[in-house]
Amino acid sequence: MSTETASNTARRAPLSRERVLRTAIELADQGGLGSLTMRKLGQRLGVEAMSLYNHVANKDDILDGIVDLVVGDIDVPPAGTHWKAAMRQRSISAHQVLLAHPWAAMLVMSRFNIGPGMTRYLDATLGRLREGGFSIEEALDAWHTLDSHLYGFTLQELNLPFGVEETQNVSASVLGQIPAEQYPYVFEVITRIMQTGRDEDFEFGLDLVLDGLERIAGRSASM
Amino acid sequence: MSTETASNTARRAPLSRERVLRTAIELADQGGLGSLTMRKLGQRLGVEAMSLYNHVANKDDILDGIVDLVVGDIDVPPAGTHWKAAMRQRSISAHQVLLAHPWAAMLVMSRFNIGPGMTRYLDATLGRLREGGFSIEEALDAWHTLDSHLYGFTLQELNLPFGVEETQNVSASVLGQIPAEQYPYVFEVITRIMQTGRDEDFEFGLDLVLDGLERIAGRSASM
DNA sequence: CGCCGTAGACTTACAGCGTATGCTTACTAC
DNA sequence: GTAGTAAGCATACGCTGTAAGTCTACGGCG
Repeated sequence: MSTETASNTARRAPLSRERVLRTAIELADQGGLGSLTMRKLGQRLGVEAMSLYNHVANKDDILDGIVDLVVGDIDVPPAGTHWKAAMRQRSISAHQVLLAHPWAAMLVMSRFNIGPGMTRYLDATLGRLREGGFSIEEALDAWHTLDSHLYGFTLQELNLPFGVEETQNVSASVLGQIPAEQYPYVFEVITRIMQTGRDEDFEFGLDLVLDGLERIAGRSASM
Repeated sequence: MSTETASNTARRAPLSRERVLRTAIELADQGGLGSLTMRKLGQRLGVEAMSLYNHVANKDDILDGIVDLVVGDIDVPPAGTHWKAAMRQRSISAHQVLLAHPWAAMLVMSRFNIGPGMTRYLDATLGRLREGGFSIEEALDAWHTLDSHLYGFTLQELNLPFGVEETQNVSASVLGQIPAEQYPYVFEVITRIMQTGRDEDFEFGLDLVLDGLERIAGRSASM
């Protein structure tokens, strides 16, 4: 009896903040943010919900933690990279990471969080811009604009129902609800999407912004 | 007794979907999305929570409904407006509306919803672009990029802690947590923000995108 | 007049949530 | 051994959305 409980605890890998957060990411990746509850998380770790509180402060702490871990996965370009290439690479990497963890974009946007992952990400971004000749104010504007596109685009993308391949069925049902004569342009666009499918292009807007930044920063188009 | 209950029901303005949704917007405006619960909503309407279900399907229906009402408040430019002016005006109006209802941006991004307000908004957007010479694909890309900036920028703006005026205190406390030698650029930027305060500029990125669209669409720079 | 169908408000109840509080257990240092 | 500490457990509370069933007031009809 006492040996059984002893072996139970011994057999179980010890909990840790790291393990809690990694498992939380697993859970969110598989079932969405809604299925990330303290009870389910504990269950997956073979532990009661309340035991988690020995390693994390509360659920908000978990959310902050997993956001920072995910942000830490974004490739940031090293010092010396030309600012435009750096921003392009960084944005594309961030876009991929956010698509891999569909819950993450919304979380990043809905909490103010400065963990190591976020700080590293931010420092690399601002650094490449400053090295590229941007003033502090220009770098702030550029960062803000690049991230607006990144988050805005990704959220819209994730928000659309179903995957790209099923769009046509959904469009058809949507089309039925739209009075064609009242909203001709929506009608036209949905009809087109039914034929050709969805095709959002993250890099279209990204290059628009990058080219604009190059023109506005004026100088140092080449490093 | 019976007269009292009778007068109670008579005295109370009758519930309706419209009244439920308007009150829900009030509640969310005042206390954030978190304080919009069925019980509180019923309470404010002088009714039990379950009575609301006679007028709305469920809470998701309420969320869809208030998003659509808010989107309906966005000024959309009439046919005939030059596409660039139209997109500029529309984006700025949307930005203002989303700031006036701080919970709305996140809701718009987290659900797929095609109510009358959204359809009207979308049709006007696509319409002005198509009239301005954009092909269907170009109009889709342009719409997507403009809205990415709109939602991404607004969400970042709303996400920052506290109002613009209190930023300097917050920055100071954040600065204390950042190792200056490890993250020099973050350090530099926060130091600057402490001095001059926050100053995000929605129209900076907006004009960047608009100018880029003008160049890419090539033709019809003037209507 | 009485009756009755119906719409809408009410009551109760349930499962699930985050987490405060107070145990019990296991291990480490002396 | 024994005391101290860290960590897991059990219980309980208030909150959420909402399913299910009940009550009541009103309009139409005989």
